[in-house]
Amino acid sequence: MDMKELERVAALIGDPSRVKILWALLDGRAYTATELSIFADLSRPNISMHLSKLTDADILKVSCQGRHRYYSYSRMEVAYAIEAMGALVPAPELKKNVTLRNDPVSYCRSCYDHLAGKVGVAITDQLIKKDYLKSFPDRFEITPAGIIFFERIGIDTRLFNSQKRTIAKPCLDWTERRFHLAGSLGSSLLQKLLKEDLMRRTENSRALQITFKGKKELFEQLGLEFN
Amino acid sequence: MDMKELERVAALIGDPSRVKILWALLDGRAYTATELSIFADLSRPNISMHLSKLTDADILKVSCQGRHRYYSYSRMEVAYAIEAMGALVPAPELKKNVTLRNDPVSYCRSCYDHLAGKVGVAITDQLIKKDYLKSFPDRFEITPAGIIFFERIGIDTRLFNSQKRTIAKPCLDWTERRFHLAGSLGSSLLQKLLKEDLMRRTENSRALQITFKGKKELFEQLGLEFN
DNA sequence: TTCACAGTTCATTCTCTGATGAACTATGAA
DNA sequence: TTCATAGTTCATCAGAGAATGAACTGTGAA
Repeated sequence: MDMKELERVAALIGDPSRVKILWALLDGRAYTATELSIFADLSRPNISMHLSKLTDADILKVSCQGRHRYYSYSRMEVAYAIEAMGALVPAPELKKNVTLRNDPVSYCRSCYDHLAGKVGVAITDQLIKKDYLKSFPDRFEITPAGIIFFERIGIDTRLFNSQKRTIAKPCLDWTERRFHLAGSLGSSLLQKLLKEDLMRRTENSRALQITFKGKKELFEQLGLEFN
Repeated sequence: MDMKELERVAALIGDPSRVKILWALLDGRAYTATELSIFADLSRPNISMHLSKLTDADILKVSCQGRHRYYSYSRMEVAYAIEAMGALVPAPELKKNVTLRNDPVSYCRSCYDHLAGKVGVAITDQLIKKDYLKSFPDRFEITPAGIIFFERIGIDTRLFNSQKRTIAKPCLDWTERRFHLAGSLGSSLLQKLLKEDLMRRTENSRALQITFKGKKELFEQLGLEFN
């Protein structure tokens, strides 16, 4: 390990303003500089400075569209590192019977490009229980029954069978300490859920809202019940 | 997520000197302030200041033994976060046919309290292949055959059957992008390997040296061959 | 063309905090 | 008791780099 490089990276993600930016981007979406400046409550020149430092270090990438510049993580590893850092934050004092039970973010949320939280874990569990996925220590594999199942809900697994990248890999979930579905299958699944309006993104948050249609569908397809 | 707290944590682990300390501790051992000051090339008052900040934030813990104060991670999550941060460091330029093949650290190393690197992954794979472990998305389970096997090599699995904590859980390995054995079983296994002199720790590094006896034993018990 | 807006660049200021040396406490050995 | 070593505390200093405002570039819309 090049210590100098590690120190550089540490200093980059260790700045209070930059960590705000990086946290905001954890939902995997791309945001413009102005959006981020509002979220992080920083002046535009200031955010611009931080963003350029992060892109120079290949932590963020930019995609220009007209006069807008959309910033997002340059690679999956960034999401892991930020999530892992979040796991270090001491659990908030459980003050006076304030119930945090269905906290929407830990309940159902997106992590980078896939589904996380309690619901993400539950869906993955059900996929295994129904023998649509087979779990290995380093990956998930789609079973023949799984291929048919995903076909039925409109995800063509052949599309990424040809691709070299991992189809389905476990991804540590820091709120649940369990595994949920990442990789191209996890990503397709989230896209599908959003497109079919089974789930909806919320403004400026990684929380996902499960629609009525979504609850019905998840019960019928996977036997998942919601209270 | 309490943003203020996240910023505090980020600033703490984001400092160049502190990240040196945290990286040194990644092998899971406890070091004294003076050892760390030598490793990180910092004055004693300076290291003391950093160490107290890290302990105050419950990132490190101290155990006092006489006039020595041994510092180590206060919890597993710290190891994850530091490893994840390390994964963000850009791969070194592959300059002139310098072969990095058997880089000892990525080859065989300890991660916090268990075995990581190529060898850690290989051992885990063999344990599964030999049906001593069964892999689940969120954990490993010891099979009846496994109980006998671990018994034979001197690890009494009943000892931690009673404990509440996870016996064997997968742990992302950032150099291999695969899973290796963590949890109390992983920890016992590493301890055993060290105690039986099948592997040896190296000074100030997370690299582990496999002894001749170790190669022999790993081949006989698990069919692992070393070139 | 002209304006509005997104975003950046630059020079400057300012603040935070890491580093330092001296003095101090505590433990163990002679 | 005395000395050596481990480690901390304190007051002070210095410097990195974050924040700021003004000026600039570039795109899109009217």
